[in-house]
Order: sequence, then C-alpha cells, then structure tokens
Amino acid sequence: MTMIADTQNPSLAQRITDRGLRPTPQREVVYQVILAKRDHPTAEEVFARVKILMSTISLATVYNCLEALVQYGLIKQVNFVREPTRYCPNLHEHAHFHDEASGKIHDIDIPADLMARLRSLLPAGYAAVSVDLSFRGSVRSAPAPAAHNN
Amino acid sequence: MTMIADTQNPSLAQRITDRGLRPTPQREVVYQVILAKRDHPTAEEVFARVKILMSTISLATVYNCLEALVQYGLIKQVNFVREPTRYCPNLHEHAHFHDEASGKIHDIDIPADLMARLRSLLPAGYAAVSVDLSFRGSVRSAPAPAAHNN
DNA sequence: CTATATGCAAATAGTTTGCCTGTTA
DNA sequence: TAACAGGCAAACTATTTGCATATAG
Repeated sequence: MTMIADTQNPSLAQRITDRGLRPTPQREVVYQVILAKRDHPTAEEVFARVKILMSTISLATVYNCLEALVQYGLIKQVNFVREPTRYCPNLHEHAHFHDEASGKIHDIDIPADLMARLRSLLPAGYAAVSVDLSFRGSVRSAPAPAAHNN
Repeated sequence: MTMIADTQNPSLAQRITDRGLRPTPQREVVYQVILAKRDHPTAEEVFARVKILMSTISLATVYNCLEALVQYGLIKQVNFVREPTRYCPNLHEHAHFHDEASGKIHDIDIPADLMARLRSLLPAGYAAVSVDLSFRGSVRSAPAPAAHNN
C-alpha cells in the first residue's frame, strides 16, 4: 500500500506521535498543508489543498483531523464573527488582525509581558486556558490622507 | 393593532432614533430584552424572550433586528469558537471570559490604557475598528467577584 | 406615498454524526 | 485483534434570502 502521504517528511508523523496523537496519513497531510503556508485557511481551503496530495480524502475527515490537531496542540483555531473557523500553524502566543477589505488575516506579535498583564486582569479563581485577541479593521498600504472614518 | 411593545419605555425608541435607526416595535422589543438582562444571549435565546412580549415576531426578524442594532452601535456581538453568536448590552470596552464548565460568559473590565496599548501594537497603517479580547477557561467556585454572569 | 421592515418558508453555509469498512498499534 | 480512524451521505445548527404584505416617516 503505497500512498503519497508515506513519502512525507517523517518529522510530521513524529511530531504528531510526540503529542500523543495517533499518526495517520490523513492527519499527516492535513498537518503538512497547514504548516506549508503560513496563512489561516478555513476547513474548506485545507480540504482543497489536501485533495491535491491525497485525492481520496473526504471533507469530514479533514474536519476530524483538524479537530484532532487542535485538541493535541499541533495547530490553533481562530474565529471571527460570522466567518468560518480558520486554522493557524503559529503556536506562538499572538493576536490576529482581520483586514475587512481583503479578508486576509495577519498575525500580530504581542509581548509576553503584555499577555501576562492581560491574564492578570482576571478576577481571583478565573483560570484562563487560552487568551484570544483579535483586531478587525483595515490596512492601508501607503501613507493616506487624513482619516475620514465613520 | 395594539401591541405590548407600544407600551414600552419610550426612551428605547428614542435611543434607537438617536442612533439614526428607524424604530419599529420589533427593534424596540429586541433591544428591550437585551437591555433587561445583563447577559449574553444567542439569537435563539433573544427570540424566546421576545416571543413572550410579542408572540408574532419571527426568528428572521430577530436576526434582522440584532444586526441592525449591532450595526448602529446599540449592542455588541461576541463570538466564541464553535458557539453561536451572542449579543451583549454592555457597550463599554471590555473583555469576555468563557467558562467552559458552565457555558457562562463573564464580562471582564479592561483599563482603557491597556486597551490603548494593545492597539498601539499594530503596525503602521493598520487601523483597528474593533478589538476583541476573550478568555476561555474555568472559574473556581469561590466567593464571586463583581462580574456579570452568563 | 415610498422606502424600508416584517413574516414566512425555503435556501444556504458550516459542521457533525451514523454507519460500515479499513487501518493502526 | 481491539480500538480507533476514514469515507460517504445524511442530519443538524446557525444564519440568510426571496417575496409578498405591512408599516414608518
């Protein structure tokens, strides 16, 4: 049984195993396409990219793989109001900027001390498993005239 | 046609008008139920509460009203990964804590200077219309601090 | 009056589930 | 070989839309 997935970088399977998740060709290829591009694809986009490498994979399996990878800390999920869930290979604590004009998502680095300060705002007894910080707005590529937003 | 909504606090219609939104009995009653409880209901929950006051209202209208109220800055919307959109009467800039055990959402106050510092982390040219900060985790049931629940 | 909102039902998007087969450790 | 993952289609949930009627300014 020779599958394309079998020819992948073995470190992917290793990283999956290291996290305690059973490696399957489907999980490896889903993980691979998410790592390959440093963007924030939706499940459908992951499915499209994965199908090129493994034409037999189903969308439901992509969803299952994504969920497993998220659950075992190999990728993160991001979501924005009225947008499908997106997946992110960047495990480093960071924020997201959602550019409404282009639909693109940009990673924003947040200094660790500031993240710590955010967590410190929680009342006693509140234990945060995760902090989600996202911005929504627009990016202007060049110096623009005075703001005229409403 | 006499409707319960007609007997509402006229300031609701006034506040809607003040924002430049046409006041309708449906919008008023949706706005009313969101203000009545300082929690974070989903559209379905709003629908259930509104139906008590106006049995003829439809779910689609509730969605339309919620969208209009959000768009005109009368309420805010919050969302969490794989959760339906929730609506929030608290217009003050604040964060949310999603308690995974209870499903409840608690408002967390964030000092204005910290919010400003978060915005200042954006690269030049990035204009944030909104900042969304949310925590996910658990709350140890101890003497409850002053935070809004659900 | 005229633009816009409502109500209903049907459509859609995103995601999950059931069931049976295949694969992994 | 026992537990778990995949494939497919159907189910499901949240939300949006089309269209005829009603209503607000």
